[in-house]
This record gives sequence, structure tokens and C-alpha cells, in this order.
Amino acid sequence: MLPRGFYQRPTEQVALDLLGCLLVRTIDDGAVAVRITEVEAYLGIDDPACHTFGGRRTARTETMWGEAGFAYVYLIYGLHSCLNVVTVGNDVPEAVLIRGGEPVMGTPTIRRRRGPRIAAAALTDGPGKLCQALALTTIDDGADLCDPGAPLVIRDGVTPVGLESVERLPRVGVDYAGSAATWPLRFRLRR
DNA sequence: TCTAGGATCGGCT
DNA sequence: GCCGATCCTAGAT
Repeated sequence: MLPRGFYQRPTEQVALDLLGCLLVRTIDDGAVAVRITEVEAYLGIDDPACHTFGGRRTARTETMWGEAGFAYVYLIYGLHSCLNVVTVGNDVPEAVLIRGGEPVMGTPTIRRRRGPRIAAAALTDGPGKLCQALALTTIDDGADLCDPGAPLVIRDGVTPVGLESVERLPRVGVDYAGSAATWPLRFRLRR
């Protein structure tokens, strides 16, 4: 399991290093693991696309202002959840959005949660889809990812990820953020 | 209180 | 590729 110190580093570095890691979700309903293939960095108060831009601190974003290594889960478009991991910590409210992955364990459970008619490639290839596959909702906001007994933890990947296999792209859906919309803070594993 | 808009998804054309 | 669903959040009043 990744230790707290992993998350207490610059957000872009954490985002890169999360690629290839395993998201392991253990609840009664069924254990599931997903290999992270796509993430986005959100750089706090100086990032117009970030929920904490300009120092915004509300009930929703409170988790981002807390310690690193905790899950920040919020609801988007009134119906989808998105999973982030808080980075840096100590009143530096930055985070990495987990945008997608590929199932490596518990695929039948994922399919049961996602629906029988969903194509295999579309089971966990978006932030909302990922949360549905892992049965994550805003109830899980504030969960500690560094607690060995937690129902959601992140483990180091089995095979190391080389920089040459990582694409850097602009972030998705943040056109409202002006020039920050073009910042290359989206990282994706080539396939 | 009220209102505009959103870090998306999936079905349909 | 387009578009509607759906309701919470945050800022304004």
C-alpha cells in the first residue's frame, strides 16, 4: 500500500506515479481492483480549473484542505461521482483526479454494478464509470487511503511505468478555466 | 431563497 | 458526432 509520504509530494509527480498503480476496493458486495491508466492533476489555489481556485473553501472542498492521502469524492452533473486523491497536504489543497483504469480483479462484480450491456472497454474508462465500478459515492469522501484496513487503498503497480509510455494531454471538460484549460496536466498510459 | 452551470455518461443518429 | 438527463454546489440576492 502506498504510504502517506507518497502523496505528500508535488501533485504532478504524484499523478505520474499513480499511473500503473492498483486501486483496490474491498467491500462486502465484492472485491475489485483496477489498474490506473489515466489521471489529471489539479493544482490548488492558482489553478482556475481546480475546485479550490482562489482559496475557495466550502463544505464540499473541505477534504482537499486536509491531509494528503485521503479520498476527495464529489458529485458532478448531479448524478456521477468523481474520485480524487488529495496531495501535498498542510493547507495546500491540490489533488489528482483518477479518470480511468482497466479492471484487473473482480470484473464480474464491476459488470454487475455497471450493467450487463456495457462494452468491456467502457467498464472503467471514465471518472464517473470508475466510481460506479468501485461502488464509490460521496459517502466515501474523506476516506483515508493510507489505512491498511481501509475499504479503498492504492497499491504500487507490479510493473514499473516508463516515462516513454506516458502521454501528456490537456485536461478534459475545463474550457471555462481560460488558458488553464490547455495546461498539459492529464497523464495517460499509451496502449 | 433563487439560479446558473457543471472535472459526465450513454443512447441515438 | 450530438444531445438530453439530472440535481448538487456555489455565488448572488
